[in-house]
Amino acid sequence: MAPTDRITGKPRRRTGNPARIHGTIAHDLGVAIVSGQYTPGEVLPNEIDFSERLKVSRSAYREAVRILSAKGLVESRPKTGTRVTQPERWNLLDPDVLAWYFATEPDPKLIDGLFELRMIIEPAAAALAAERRESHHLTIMREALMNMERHTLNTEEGQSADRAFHDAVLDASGNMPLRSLSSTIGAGVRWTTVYKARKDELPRDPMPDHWRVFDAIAAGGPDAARSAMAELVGGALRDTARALRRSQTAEKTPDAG
Amino acid sequence: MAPTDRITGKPRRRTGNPARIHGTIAHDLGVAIVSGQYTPGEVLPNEIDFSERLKVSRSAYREAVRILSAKGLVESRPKTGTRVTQPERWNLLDPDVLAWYFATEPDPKLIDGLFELRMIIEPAAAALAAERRESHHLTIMREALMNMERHTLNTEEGQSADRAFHDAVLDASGNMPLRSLSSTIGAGVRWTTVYKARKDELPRDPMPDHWRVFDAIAAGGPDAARSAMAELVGGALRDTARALRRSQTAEKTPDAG
DNA sequence: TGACGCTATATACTCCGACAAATACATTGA
DNA sequence: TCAATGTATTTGTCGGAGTATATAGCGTCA
Repeated sequence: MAPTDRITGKPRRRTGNPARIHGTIAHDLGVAIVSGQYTPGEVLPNEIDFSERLKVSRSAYREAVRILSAKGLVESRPKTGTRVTQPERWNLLDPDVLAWYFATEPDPKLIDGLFELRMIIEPAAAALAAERRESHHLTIMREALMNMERHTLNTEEGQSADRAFHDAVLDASGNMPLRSLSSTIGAGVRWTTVYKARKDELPRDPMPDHWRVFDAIAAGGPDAARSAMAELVGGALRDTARALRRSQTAEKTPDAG
Repeated sequence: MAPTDRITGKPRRRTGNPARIHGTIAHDLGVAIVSGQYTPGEVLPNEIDFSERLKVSRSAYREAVRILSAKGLVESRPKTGTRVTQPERWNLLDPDVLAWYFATEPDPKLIDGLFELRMIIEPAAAALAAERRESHHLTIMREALMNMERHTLNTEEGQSADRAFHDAVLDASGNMPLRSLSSTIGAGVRWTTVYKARKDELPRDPMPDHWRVFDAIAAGGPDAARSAMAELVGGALRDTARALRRSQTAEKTPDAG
């Protein structure tokens, strides 16, 4: 029998890793929270009742709550109970939290925010990378781009190569906090492709932009790298915005599918 | 008796909140990990032995490990045990992880990285804020700056007002991911002051720069806001760099204190 | 000799039941 | 009216037992 979401009851794809109970509970609860199924300020049922309803031991449930609490989604105190915190306290940059957002149809405001963040971060990171990259960074970037070309963005391999390239740029920036943003940026990169693919759009060949960024970083030109990356991300933004617009108008049209 | 760090045995200031055991264990272990006391790849002692050595129950210890695991610091699997992950997988933007870094003398590379991040993020955020700020954002900013003036950066209140101002700018940017960076930026802001104070340096009055940023945001001028904020952060950066340089040369001088 | 499969074992994972501590809330008293 | 006190509810902590899983080592077979 396929594993099911213990909150919603819907079937859920397994993650590949051996599912530990506390992990799946944290996942299901996390998704339920960020998707608004539990509203901020709301108190969850008490441990004993809730763990019973979820058909897990109190220990496993408590460990799940610790995970959510560590990511800022809930806060528990004796007598008061465990309550959902205000969204501004959620740790949005946490890879898991971001993944939980994207487990359901994410808020368009979040997509926009991620692109804005990319437009801010990535050109600056590319400029730093142009100054500090080591040879092994260039090797990784080159290989990633070659894989992108070989597999195209229609394949899982190609998309993963795309993320690997952007990761490598952040890594080459030599800045620890920037490197920590790689999963956040990666989520943006991933969803660009998803939105475009959903609308069967492949409006521009992504490779020339990517190679220009690579060349600038390899040549050690910060300004060229910055503008090339701005061009790349900006192009992706425009494509995605167009796809999103179509998607929204399609939704308004009855029986579009 | 004052509470003591269960890893190092050193006395530790209590956090104000009622210390829950899992929390203090997570804190102590987290500090030990980010400070290099446990090296990446190293496996921790098994649950039974370690919890016994720490004088806590297995449940409490396990919940602490769940917290660390949620922040990417460790990874546990049956048979293999719980091992410290590679630093690039640590969730550096997590407020707790950052706090754990600063619990001991943090890596200068991290300080530099945070300032670089501020130089990238804050001017861009100020520009967005100039376009999107609501009136209540301006109210908060104005009050924060007035508190800064009243209390100065020598007081806890003044420093907290400083952070509140930068927070408000990020908030006014209307960008969810940017808002999540507030604790990260806040850590940078805090340590600017700390480093300067440590060297008894108050080389420039911070208020004019801050008011310039505020005026530009209030007037709705993105470009002016961007450059004013760049000036502000850049000035702080220069001050801190000078303080750091003195601090390092002082360390090399024998018996400087 | 090498590759493959089996088994033994160490470890985390899950469950249970009990008790302790904290705190919001009602009650009582001044 | 307000403060001290008590009480009930909820999370927090504990110890112990059994399960699941992944690694490593051994043995078997080609």
